[in-house]
Amino acid sequence: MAVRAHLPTCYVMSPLPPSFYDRPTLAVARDLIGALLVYDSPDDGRLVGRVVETEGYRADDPAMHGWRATFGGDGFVRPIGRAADLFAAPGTAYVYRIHHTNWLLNVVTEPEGVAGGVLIRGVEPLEGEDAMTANRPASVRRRRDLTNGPGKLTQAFGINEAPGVPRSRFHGTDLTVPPLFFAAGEPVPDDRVAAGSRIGISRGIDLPYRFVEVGNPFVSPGLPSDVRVARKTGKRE
DNA sequence: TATATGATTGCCT
DNA sequence: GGCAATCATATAG
Repeated sequence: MAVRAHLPTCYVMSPLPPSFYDRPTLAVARDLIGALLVYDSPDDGRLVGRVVETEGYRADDPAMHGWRATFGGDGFVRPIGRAADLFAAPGTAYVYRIHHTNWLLNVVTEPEGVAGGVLIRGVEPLEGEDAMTANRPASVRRRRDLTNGPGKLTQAFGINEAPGVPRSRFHGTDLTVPPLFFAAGEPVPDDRVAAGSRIGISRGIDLPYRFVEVGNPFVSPGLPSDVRVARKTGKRE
C-alpha cells in the first residue's frame, strides 16, 4: 500500500512572506522543497500540492531567459523582454508559455532589481486531487502523471491559459497573498534532497541548480540535460 | 526583416 | 526510442 503524504491537520496555511524570496535563488529553490503550493480556485476550491522538484535560474546563468541580451557582451545589465520580469520584487509570479499550450510557473527571487527565479517542476497532490484529475486529459492513467512536470502541474491547478492567450493571468501577481501562494510545509532534511543538473536546457547544463526530493514519484521523469548530452555523444563519465 | 529555437507534453512506432 | 504541435522570443543579418 502506497504511503501518501497528508496535510498536517493543525497547520495554518499562511503565505510565505516576501523575505522568504528575498534571498539567493538557490537557497529559495532548496527551501521550496516540501513547501505547499496553494491555490484557492474559484472553480475547484482549494488545491494544494507539495513541492518536490524545483530549478533555479539566475544572472550568472546562460540558461536564464534573455541572458545574452541582458548580461552578455560588456556585462552591463539592461533588462530586456521577458528577462525584465525576473528583476521584479521577490515573491512575484513569472509565468510563461512554452511551445504551445504549456504554461510554466516560477517565483521571482533576490532583491528587486536583481534577476532570479525558481521554476516549480513537480508537486505531490495533497488536496483537491479530484479537481486536478478533471483538469488533466482523460488519457492520464497513472496518478503521478497528474503533476510530475512543470506544464502538467499548472494544468492540474487550472493556472494555465488557453492557446493564443498572450499572457497568463498570474504573470506578475504577488505570490505572498492569496489566492495563489506558497505556504510552509514539513521541512525536508538534507539527506532527502538532491541537487543536480537541470532538464531540457541547452546552455548551462552543468550547473547543479535543480533540487528534488529523493525518490518522490512526482519528480518529473526527464533526463538531466548533461546526462542526455553524454548519451547522445556516446561519452561516459 | 528573417530565421532558429525552446525551462514541454503526448502520441506514435 | 522518435517526433510533431505551434508561435513568441531571441538572435542574426
